[in-house]
Amino acid sequence: MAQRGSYAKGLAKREQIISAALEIVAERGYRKATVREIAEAVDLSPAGLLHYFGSREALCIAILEARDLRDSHDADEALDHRDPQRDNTGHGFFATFLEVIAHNATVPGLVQLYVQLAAEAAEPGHPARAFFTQRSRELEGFAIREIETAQRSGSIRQDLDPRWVARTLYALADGFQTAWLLDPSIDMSADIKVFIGLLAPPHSG
Amino acid sequence: MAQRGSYAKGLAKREQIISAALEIVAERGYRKATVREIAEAVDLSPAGLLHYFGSREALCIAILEARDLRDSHDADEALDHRDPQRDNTGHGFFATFLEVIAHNATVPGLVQLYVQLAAEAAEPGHPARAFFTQRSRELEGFAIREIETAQRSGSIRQDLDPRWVARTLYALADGFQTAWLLDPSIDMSADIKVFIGLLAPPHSG
DNA sequence: GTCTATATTCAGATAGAC
DNA sequence: GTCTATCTGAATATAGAC
Repeated sequence: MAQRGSYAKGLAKREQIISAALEIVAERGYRKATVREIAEAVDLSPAGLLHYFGSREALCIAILEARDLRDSHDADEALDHRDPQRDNTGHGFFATFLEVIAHNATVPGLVQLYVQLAAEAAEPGHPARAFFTQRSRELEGFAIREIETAQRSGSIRQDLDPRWVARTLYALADGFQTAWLLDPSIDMSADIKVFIGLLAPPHSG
Repeated sequence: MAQRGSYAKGLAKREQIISAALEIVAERGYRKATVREIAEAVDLSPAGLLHYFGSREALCIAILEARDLRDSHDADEALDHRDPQRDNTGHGFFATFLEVIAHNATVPGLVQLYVQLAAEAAEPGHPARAFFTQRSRELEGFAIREIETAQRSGSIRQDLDPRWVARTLYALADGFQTAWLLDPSIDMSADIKVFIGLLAPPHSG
């Protein structure tokens, strides 16, 4: 790899820009983080920065993609050592999900970027719309399989539609992230954990 | 009332602007609805429009306030004829809540405005932040009292923290509204109804 | 009290030089 | 690969006409 210096350098520069952009978004907020300011932080002109990403929105999407990549890597590691009999009790998919939420509470800048870009992406024709649409489809597809497994093992009520559980879980996570930005005293992870508790069969415990 | 013609005229103009703005947001999206375009729709210059509202954001907040006023008026009417014994079954607070959600699904422009402004308001120092903070406090305060009533009458599990139920209900509504904008095939009202069903005592059916 | 015209400021994006 | 220069278009401020 790194066949040509310029290629490796380009990738490294992208990483550097993503990291600097995230820092500035965290400090100054999503809207106030201008291309100009991010460019200055990496010793580039605005046009120089846009050479790597094409647009401000594309840069923001790249930040979220990098985050998702890390999260899914972490999740894979955690799920590799799970005990399928004990989901909804501290291991497995739901525990990993709660860990991601708890981790989010330590990176407000990233949450703000996510919430705001997701809201903007609702606009028809928005460049980030495809990203969010596909992202939900993938996340929910994965979740549905995990929920079905949990239902077979008896840790989740079998009368619930796994697709409903998946949809609701992610809607709840998104809604709590917005609420948490307005009031950081909310414990998103604890609140979602209570919801997951409601999914257990009534007579199990 | 309407002591002076100019005062009544000013209020009427405000209503007209709010209505036109909502229409343009619905047609063109929240971002693309510029002050210029809204002003043209009501035969005003941009500065003329801003004379009434001060800023684009203040106009947007006024739109949401008008909506909340209508919704709370409708809710009051509905709740005046309720049967407290039968909440969580088709009357009372939860039914009214579901009706508001179902109505939202008929006004995508308003939902988009709400979701996007709420996301922007998360930014510290944003002019709409106070509006959303106070709005949640009021809505949740009202919901908590209704939930406590429902718990006393046995239609909601008594082991649930009413504050958690209120927080979660509104977070879920917000999250589903974002998801619905991306995929309008989602039935927000039906999905939230399933959640409300989970709040009922396990042995009451 | 209501509104227009103008000017300023600042954002993201683009063209083409180096 | 990066810059300078420039374009477009947004919001807002000011001065003042009606």
